This record gives sequence, structure tokens and C-alpha cells, in this order.
Amino acid sequence: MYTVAEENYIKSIYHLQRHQKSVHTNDLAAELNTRAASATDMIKKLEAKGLLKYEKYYGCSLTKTGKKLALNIIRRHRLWEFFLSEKLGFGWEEVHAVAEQLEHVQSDLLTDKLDVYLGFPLFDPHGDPIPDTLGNMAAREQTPLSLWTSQAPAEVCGVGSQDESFLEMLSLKQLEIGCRLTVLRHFNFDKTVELQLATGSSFTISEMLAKNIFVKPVEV
Amino acid sequence: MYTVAEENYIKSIYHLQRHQKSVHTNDLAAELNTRAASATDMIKKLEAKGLLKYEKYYGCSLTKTGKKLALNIIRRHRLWEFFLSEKLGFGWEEVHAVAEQLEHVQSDLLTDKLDVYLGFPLFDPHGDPIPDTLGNMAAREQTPLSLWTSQAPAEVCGVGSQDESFLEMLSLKQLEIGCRLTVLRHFNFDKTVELQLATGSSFTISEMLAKNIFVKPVEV
DNA sequence: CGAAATATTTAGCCAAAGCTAAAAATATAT
DNA sequence: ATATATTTTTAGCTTTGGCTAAATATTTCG
Ligand SMILES: [Mn+2]
Ligand SMILES: [Mn+2]
Ligand SMILES: [Mn+2]
Ligand SMILES: [Mn+2]
Repeated sequence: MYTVAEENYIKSIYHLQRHQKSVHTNDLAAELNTRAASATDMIKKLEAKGLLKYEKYYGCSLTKTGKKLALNIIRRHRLWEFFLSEKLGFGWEEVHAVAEQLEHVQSDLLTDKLDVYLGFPLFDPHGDPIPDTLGNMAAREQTPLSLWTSQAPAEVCGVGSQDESFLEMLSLKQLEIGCRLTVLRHFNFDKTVELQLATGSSFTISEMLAKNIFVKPVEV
Repeated sequence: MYTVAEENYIKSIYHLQRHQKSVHTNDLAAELNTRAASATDMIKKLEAKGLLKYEKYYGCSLTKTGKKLALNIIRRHRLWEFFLSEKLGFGWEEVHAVAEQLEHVQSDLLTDKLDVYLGFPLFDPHGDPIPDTLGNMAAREQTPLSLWTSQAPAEVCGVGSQDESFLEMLSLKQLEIGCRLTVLRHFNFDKTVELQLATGSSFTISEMLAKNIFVKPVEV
């Protein structure tokens, strides 16, 4: 159906589109570790296939068809991440790289049977929602810890990066999905955040870290 | 590491090598639904990488390294087939096509964790043995039904083709791996074989079919 | 506004993996 | 032992998806 390269472009465009309404060539190239010239070429190919619309020197944005494809690829990626983590015992810092390969196995039957087998999971190991067959997915309230000013306890519900060392650091600090914490203080000097776990232990984390940890109010 | 094309060539050469000691360009091209010219090109590439040795106009055969790679790909293929069949509920006629894609996901960690998760299965859904990490696998006694002359009951332990309609036909006739049967008669005229299942029902199958059903003596 | 900086596209390469058609080597048959 | 047939290789072309360098468009800033 679609080549691996095409699928990777579509997925990247989809992700970039959440932030900017139109996706710029340079941003796309950066996201895919390639060059602007290559991105321009592929954009033209994808436009010819009706997956996106493109205006020279301005940028591109996915069509309905393009979005549907993107959500299907994301569905495959996150279902495999869940499988690797839940069934095979991979660490959450290991699953992304393998899922990058598995997501390109094209068989809707496989995807749907996997979904059934896993019990229709709603979130992947990083807290990202898994689209269903129609592309619908749970909305996630995602307040970065850097903006959480409430005294009330918060629950970690997602992370903003797939970087291995970032995720390893979180595991080390016992900051996993579902874990409860309270923000003790935001230091103005460098935006360091001091927090306390349910276990009682308290420590500080950098602003960079705080920006990539998403929390929500603890449900009662 | 290796491209999908390279892996497919290595796997095909390995399979052809069981029959002929040296693999001929035309046979390889036929196996891969490609042309002799393309096969020649790839053979040269694989020789340069040390995976096979090649003599012009004569043929090629895998080196130690090449065989090791081939067995690893076959291991991945058969483990995925087992997974699809056992865990996801795929029919045995559906698994091969999907496994053709999954086999190219390159992660030894994934392969080994999958093996553990599946409980170190010895055979895939078609009765083919699954190599372990070192490339060792169970030897299968495989007498085709066309050559089974004994009156003693036999157990189906493998099939000689992955063709979908062939496997569907077997399912229809209740001829699955592990099933018991007795050969009633070989008809000389067209080599038709008459057989009887443990259920009591008896019927005939064509020579072509009989050649692709492997049996072994029922263990007591 | 106009110059400089930045972003994007175009032009012209390259490697992988396929193809056809022609040439060359090997095998077969009279 | 030739002549014919078959097999294999070579040569030259195609597509996909990269790249660099140069050209062009857009944005920013003095
Ligand atoms: Mn991921
Ligand atoms: Mn990918
Ligand atoms: Mn198979
Ligand atoms: Mn394959």
C-alpha cells in the first residue's frame, strides 16, 4: 500500500500539525532527520496521492485521507508499544524503537486482532491515547508539571518525550505512569520543581523534565 | 543491518540449498518472483558482504555467516506464525503472509522475548521446526502421505506448502496437525490415496495433496 | 524601503533493487 | 563435433528516496 518512508512522513506531519496549522518543510525535515530538499520531494509525492495539500513556500497539511492514514499508523505504533510492555516485559524506554519497525506491518486484520487480544487498551506505556479502528481516541488532560501550581495531589498520566535517557531517569526516580505526587515548590531562579512522592520521598527536577511530565488531578 | 530484499534472498537461498547443493540463478529468481538478472546482481552484493560464495555460471551457496542469518530469519518467521495462530487466533492459512512482514523486524531482544512469552515452541502451525537462538532445531520425520504404505495409523505432523487454498482445503477435510489417520489404499491409476480419519469418515485425496501432507507413526 | 538573513525549491547527483534486451557461457542433441 | 538450446551475465534504463549546491522566494531588520 504505502512505503515505510511515506508512512513515516505522514505520521510526522500529523504530529507537527498539532502545534502549527501548516507544516513547514524545515520542521518536517528536522523531525525526520533528513534534509529540506528531500522533504519537498516527498511532499509532492504525497500530494499527488491525495494525502495532503501543499502550497509552495508555505507548507502542507493532511487531507481527510491523510489524517485517517496517520491515525492508523499511530494506532499500530501504540498497540505494539502496549504489547511489548504488557506482554513481553519490555521497559517503557525500550518499546518506542521496536514499535517504529512494527508499526509498518500492514495488515488491518493483524491490527484489529491485536487490539482484541490486548483488551482494547486506551493508552500506550507513555500515556498516549490509542486510536480505535475509526481513529477516535480518548482525550488526555495533559498539564505539564511545570505548570501545575495546585497544592492538591497530582497523578502522572503521560510523558512528552520518547528519549531513552529521559525515560530511564524517570524510572530511576520512580516517576511512572499512574504514580501520585505533590508539587512542593517552583523555584523562580531556574524553574526547578520540588516534588514529593506518595512514598514520602521528595526531590527536585529540572524545568526540562517538568515540562515533559504530564499530570492530572487525582480522581476521588 | 540487512535490507528486506537481502533477507528474502538469504532465506530463499537457504531453502533451495536443502535440495540442490549449489543454488542456481534461475531457481532463485523463480522462488522470489523476480528475474535472473536481478538475482545475479543481488548474489554479487551478498558475496561482497560475506554471506555466500559465488562462482560465475555455476551458482552460490551460503557461508557460515549466511546460514546463521538465514536461520535467524526463519526463527523470526516461525515464531511470529506461532504467535499469530496461538495468541491472536489466525487460521493456519493466514499466518504466512503476515509473518513475511513481521520476520523483517530486526531486534534480537524482541525475538528472544517473544520466544520466552510463547513458551519456546518447537514447531510452527505448519509443523515446521523453529530454530533456537543458536540455530538448532528439532529434526522432523516427514514421510509424505503419498509414500506411507504401512497399515498402521499415522499422525499428521507437517505440510509441504503454504498455499492458502491448499491449507483451506485441509481444514475443510479436518486434516490438521496432530490428527490421526489410516491409509486405506493407494490407487495406481492416478496415485489417488484413500484414507480414514480417527472419526471414522473416509475419503480420497489427490496425489498432489498426498505429497504435501507429512505424517509420522503414532507414538504409543 | 532595501539589504541581509532565512526558508524553500530546483537541479543534478547517488545507491538500492528492480526490469528488458543483448551478449556470452554452458549444456544438449543430432 | 558442430549446431542448437538453455542458462547466466552484462549493459543500460527505471523508480524510490536520499544527498549537496545553487537558485529563488520570503521574512526580518536597519
Ligand atoms: Mn512511541
Ligand atoms: Mn516508523
Ligand atoms: Mn511461513
Ligand atoms: Mn520476507
